[in-house]
Amino acid sequence: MSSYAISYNSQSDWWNQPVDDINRLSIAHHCRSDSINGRDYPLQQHSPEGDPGFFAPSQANGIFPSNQIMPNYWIGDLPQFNELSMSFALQSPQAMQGVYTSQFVPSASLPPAAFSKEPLPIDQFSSGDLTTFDDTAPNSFYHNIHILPLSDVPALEYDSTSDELAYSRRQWTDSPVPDELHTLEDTDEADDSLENSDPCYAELLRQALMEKEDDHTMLLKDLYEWVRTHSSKAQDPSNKGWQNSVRHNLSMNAAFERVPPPNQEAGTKKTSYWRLTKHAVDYGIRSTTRYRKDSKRKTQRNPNPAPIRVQAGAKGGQATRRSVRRQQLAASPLNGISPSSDMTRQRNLRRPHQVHQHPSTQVETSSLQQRVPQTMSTNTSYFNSTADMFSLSNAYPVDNKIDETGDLLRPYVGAQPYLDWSASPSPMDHVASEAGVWRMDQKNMGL
DNA sequence: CTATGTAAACAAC
DNA sequence: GTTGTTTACATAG
Repeated sequence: MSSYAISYNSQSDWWNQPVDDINRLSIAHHCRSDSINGRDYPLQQHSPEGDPGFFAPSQANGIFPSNQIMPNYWIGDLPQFNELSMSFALQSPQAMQGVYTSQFVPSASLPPAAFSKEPLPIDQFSSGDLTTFDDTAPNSFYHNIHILPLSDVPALEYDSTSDELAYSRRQWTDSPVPDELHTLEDTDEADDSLENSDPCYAELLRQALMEKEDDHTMLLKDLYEWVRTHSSKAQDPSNKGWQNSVRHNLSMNAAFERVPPPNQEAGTKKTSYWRLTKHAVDYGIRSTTRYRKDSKRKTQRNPNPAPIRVQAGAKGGQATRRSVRRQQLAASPLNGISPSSDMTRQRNLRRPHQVHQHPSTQVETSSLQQRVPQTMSTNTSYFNSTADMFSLSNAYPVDNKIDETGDLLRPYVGAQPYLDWSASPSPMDHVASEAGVWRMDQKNMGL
């Protein structure tokens, strides 16, 4: 029988992952075909000294266990991984049937920040990352993975004390197969089950305020609480700045206006209420960035910022990077579980986010409430009615936002949600269009 | 380039 | 202390 290696270059930065000797390297193979069974095509480690086209069983494990967790997704586990370069093979005892695409996703337990990639959306595969097989193709292929020593990975800046606690349960051995992968196929959630990120703060705040159907007004404290219970941003114990971010968005985004409290309760509440502007209620919000001054007038940026500002900004940026890495890890199907299994949150996390821009799309979030008469107890507004609120002597919005007259009516076009490969209605169509791009090396085919 | 998230200074309560 | 405003920077896309 002939076994052919099909080597294709992955984007190198995508594969370069740091590993140290305490880590386990998990290899996930995503594959779009119901006819592929992971047990039939176990991962094998390439023999380091072997023939480039031949796959020897791993010395450590023999054939890697391929735990099929759904028809087109399986995982190989390589404990105590300490090689710096390694190839992995998917090898079949018989010819593969059908056409499918595949993608390897390396992941590992620790350190969390440097590992773990989601499968790329299928339409974002480079031709080198996309492998297409049909029954005329060779029946095995391998990936080459180059592992960088930890010391060579500058991206590895994270607070090990907090992250280790936060992510300890994500170690491979502690991570059972995530439920969503079992049920991925026939649920409505399948499309975005790998999409795991929160809406941005501005959108979260809009949603919170939209729940107050009367006046769309809340106190900062309650906005905190809403975000805490509806977002993962506040769940991460190492993210201490989310309240700051909430305030930042309230302050910067013109969709939110500050309404001074009624002054009749002298000496009690001094803090303002936050209200979603009527325009934002009607037309949705726009990005907070839109309102940043230096994006509007570039000349306004200080050419010589105070060092203290520079330092703060740098720290902010680095924290953002850590945050993104956390998000990526949290979104990885391999991490299995998120620290909290709260289902409300899970549902929220699955929803691809997009800045809300028109009431026609708000039906989905508030259709339930809309059925409820407004006199019912779901009304927890701070004001009995909109009229009451506006009748307050000093309940005027405090305008600290950039004037954007005329601009407001222009619809905000946010980034289109990317086409997740799992959301591709017909992935094989895409395969067909890509199939011509990828070429097998005829020399290796042994025909 | 824009959008987002973060930090932090600083002012005002 | 909390609330609010602002400027700064890193990163993803």
